Amino acid sequence: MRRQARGERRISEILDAALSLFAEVGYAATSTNAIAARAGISPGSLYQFFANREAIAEALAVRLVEETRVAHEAAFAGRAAATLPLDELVDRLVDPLVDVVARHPGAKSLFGNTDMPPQLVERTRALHRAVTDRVAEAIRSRRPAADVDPAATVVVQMMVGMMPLLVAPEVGAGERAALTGELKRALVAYLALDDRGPR
Amino acid sequence: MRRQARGERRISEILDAALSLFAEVGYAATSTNAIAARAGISPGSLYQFFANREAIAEALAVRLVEETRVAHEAAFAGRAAATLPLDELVDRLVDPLVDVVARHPGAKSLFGNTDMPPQLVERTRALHRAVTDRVAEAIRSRRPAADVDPAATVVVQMMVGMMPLLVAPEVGAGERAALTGELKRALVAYLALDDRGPR
Amino acid sequence: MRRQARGERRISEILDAALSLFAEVGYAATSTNAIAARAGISPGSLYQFFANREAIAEALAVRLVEETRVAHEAAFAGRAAATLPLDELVDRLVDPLVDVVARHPGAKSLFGNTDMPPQLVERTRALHRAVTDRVAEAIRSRRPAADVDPAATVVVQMMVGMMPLLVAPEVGAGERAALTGELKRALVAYLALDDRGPR
Amino acid sequence: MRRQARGERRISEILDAALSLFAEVGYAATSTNAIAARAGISPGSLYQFFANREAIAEALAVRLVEETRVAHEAAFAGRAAATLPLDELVDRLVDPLVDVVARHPGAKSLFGNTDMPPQLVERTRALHRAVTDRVAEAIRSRRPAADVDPAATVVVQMMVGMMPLLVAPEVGAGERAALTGELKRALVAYLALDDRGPR
DNA sequence: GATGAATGAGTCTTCATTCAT
DNA sequence: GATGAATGAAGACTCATTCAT
Repeated sequence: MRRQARGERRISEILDAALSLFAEVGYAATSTNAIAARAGISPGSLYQFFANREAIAEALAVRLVEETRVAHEAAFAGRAAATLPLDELVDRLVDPLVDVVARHPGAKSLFGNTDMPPQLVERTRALHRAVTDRVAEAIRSRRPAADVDPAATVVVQMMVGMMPLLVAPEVGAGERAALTGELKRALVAYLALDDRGPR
Repeated sequence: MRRQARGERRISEILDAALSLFAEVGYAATSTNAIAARAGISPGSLYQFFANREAIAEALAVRLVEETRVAHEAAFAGRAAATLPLDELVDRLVDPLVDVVARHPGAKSLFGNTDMPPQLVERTRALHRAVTDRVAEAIRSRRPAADVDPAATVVVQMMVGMMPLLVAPEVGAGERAALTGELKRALVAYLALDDRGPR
Repeated sequence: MRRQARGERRISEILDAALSLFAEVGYAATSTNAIAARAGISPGSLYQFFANREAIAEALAVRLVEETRVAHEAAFAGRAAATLPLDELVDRLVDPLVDVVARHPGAKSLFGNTDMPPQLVERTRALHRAVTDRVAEAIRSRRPAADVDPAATVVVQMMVGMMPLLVAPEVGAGERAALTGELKRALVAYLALDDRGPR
Repeated sequence: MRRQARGERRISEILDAALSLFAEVGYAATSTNAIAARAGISPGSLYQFFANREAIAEALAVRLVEETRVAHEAAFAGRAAATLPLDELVDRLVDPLVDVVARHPGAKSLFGNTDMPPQLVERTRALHRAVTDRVAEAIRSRRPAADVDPAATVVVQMMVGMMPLLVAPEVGAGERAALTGELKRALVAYLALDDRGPR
């Protein structure tokens, strides 16, 4: 109990340390020793919780999936996607994601990074898939079944493609809002092509 | 002359080697020794042509910019963007880019990589900028001036966002075509919002 | 405690290894890997204790300064320099220095080396300065104030100039003693020029 | 003839290049490629004239010996050392040497450098020996035979010990003159011990 | 569980030297 | 003779991972 609680906290501290380092110097330049140092533990202790460097990135991806899921759930608050006007639907898909990534700029190393060792790419793909599934679910009832998966894929890649711009350190809140608005316009325009409307 | 020709060839071989390694293991995991080995030269020779590892990535980015520029020019073949129907315009913007990246999957490390050392990020940004400028030029005459830059930015990020999927090794030609078609539909829908049409 | 003790010992082993290699092949030809090997540790371990190659030379210089200081202190054993006949004063200045350098022939790379990277030259200059200060202090009360610093400088350079000969591997104890005696004669003759004598 | 003359010039240019680099960065940090570049030739051509890096240093040492010999000869101008008052004798020994080294600060890497690979140390020792012989010759007739060699050795090491200070880049002409004067006082005091005077 | 010293393969880069042209 | 590309062995240093304490 006490044991487990302490372990959870340690794990969380390690992940926080890793995420902040990813934000500052990127995944490639983040060493395990640096993570341990920032987490306030010794390099040896790190390996009590994670088998290797990749396991940390994996766990972080899982945590981000979960955080995004929770944010999306809160955004819809029980309201069925099928009942929303298209622009509201897009708001509720985009805003939570932008929030999460803005809150954790280090997520750029996990979410949009196309330059990782193959195994890790595979793992971070789970992150994409989780978001894609959520989008697919949201649009399923309002368009022909055959269109759902490709559309969800395109929607997610549009959002992902914009992320680096949205979380770039030199981008202020104003510019972020403007770019987010433009992204939403694009998504609404695209989804409207086959949308059967609410209900 | 002979000398220069040999140098040019060597440089090209080195860049090819680097690009193929980027495709296989990514930028971060590509060592200079591995590049030299694949180029069939000694580690020392590499440094006769490039000051350091980053210089190789930079040169590669320049080469890709140029190749993309040529491809775009060929696609328009003198025909003014302003005179084309929107869907044809989008074809001529998207196809050359997809072709180039499909031909050089290693470009993902230069084009979409969000996880590089700061200096390199700056350099690869030039690649984005070159493509963005081309898009902006193509759409300038058909929409309100104030919209051109943000629209070009969003268009490029939509294309960039789709690239990793389009060049992923497990994606076949058929699926690539389908996804490319869907991307084009999204772009046409988005650009149509403010499009004043051809002429 | 145990930890610290081990660390101290390691540092000492590394410095010993470096010093013996300096003696054999000189500073320039001494590689960090060779130091580590001779110290019986891995290259990586070296860097747990020293930030880089120069830091080792620096620490060695500090150690030599300290060893020389202690030797000088023992030589005077509380007896004020001002109360000694000139030849005894010179004995007590020269002998400890010759002993230290004879004990550590590698010191030639730190003490007399005129061919180091600029930063290191700066650091080893501290070694000279420490000895010069000691000499200046010893002769201060027995000659005009304005003469003290230049005289100390010349005395030290005379000693330093003789060092390489005194520690050359092919020089036996007999020849060393003879040369040391001759050096002392020269120092006494020089210092006598302005010496006001003991008391 | 023409051939040989050109070769001589090339060799001289190479030696000049090496010497100036020794002055700027020291022997250890001077690469053969840098020497070639500064001499305005290709690395390959360097090896037409010198078998390896050390051969350059050797040739330079020979050149310095010769230059010093000529300078000393000019200083004495046929006047026998035996006929000079001691202070004048010292002037004529010290000044040419200081002049040569001041003219070629790179000589510090050859003359006073105690930190070279063993073979080279052996070679530069020839430089010391040449100067020592000259000093021995100069003082031979004015002191007991048994004293000549050790005295010459001590005199040379005193001069050598002062050299680095005299040619240090931060030492101005005024300070150089003062230190040179002090060195001469020391030498006169030392040599006076057994001097039988002129004639 | 925690520590941090230790490891050692691997990274980028340099440079004396060679050799095809 | 000259060139300069090519070599490849080394060198300084890093870092994921292990292990004795």
